Amino acid sequence: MATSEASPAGSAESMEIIAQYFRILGDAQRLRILHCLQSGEHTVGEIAAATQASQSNVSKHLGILRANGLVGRRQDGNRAYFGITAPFIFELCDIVCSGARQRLERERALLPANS
Amino acid sequence: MATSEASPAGSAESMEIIAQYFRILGDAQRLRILHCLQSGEHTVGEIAAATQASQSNVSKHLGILRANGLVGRRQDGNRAYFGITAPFIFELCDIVCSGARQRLERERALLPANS
DNA sequence: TTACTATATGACTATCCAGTTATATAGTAA
DNA sequence: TTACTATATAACTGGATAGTCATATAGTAA
Repeated sequence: MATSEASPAGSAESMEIIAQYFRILGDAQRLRILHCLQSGEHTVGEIAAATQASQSNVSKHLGILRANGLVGRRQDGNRAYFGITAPFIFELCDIVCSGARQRLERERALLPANS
Repeated sequence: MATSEASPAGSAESMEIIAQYFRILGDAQRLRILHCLQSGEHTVGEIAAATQASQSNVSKHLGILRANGLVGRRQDGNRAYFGITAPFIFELCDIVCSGARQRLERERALLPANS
């Protein structure tokens, strides 16, 4: 019988699952949307204005984020309010951010003396 | 004059930089390679065997990982040894992993009673 | 030198996906 | 009802990229 447990750590399937999450986060516009939602729930229109994107663009990205469990949707009258459901994404961003900073510093240290 | 500092937290440019890191990690084969390197340095051939991929496939992915500062290369005679230079990627994977697990549990709890 | 092994890379193809436009759906208000 | 607003979505297009194959490069060994 197949295991009813999660895939083993290094398996091809589990890697694909993890990669899928990273792929979702690998788009600047989606990151902008998530960043916007960090301050709390917002409507599609608000997000579109904040990220300077079209309504249909934002709606599409929100659909992807929601399908992958990163945001949630609440309808109120005419509008749809979206909010973060997976706060761990901000941990990810923080780690990447400091990782990128470290790399820049390391590379700067290797460069000829400009400053 | 332009700022000589890093981009502001929510700026379009900084989002693109972060997204780029996630995009690099958003490929299962690259994750497999990184997972393989978690146990220490390995040659291209060793990685190819471990991940069941072609030599040229692995070499190409290693080039991408190296160009983005995630792995380093050391040549020894005929072979090239690659190793992790950005251990924070494993933190990222761990966080994503537990996030994914939580989501599965949450969804399982919402499903009709099968077990 | 030649032969062999290990790695890198150019060219090509197929696939995926972000963005746009136009349209559909649905709630509100007159 | 009609008109308006907010959101979702189908269809299309262009660009990015993963995989493969063939070839180039380079180190080793005879």
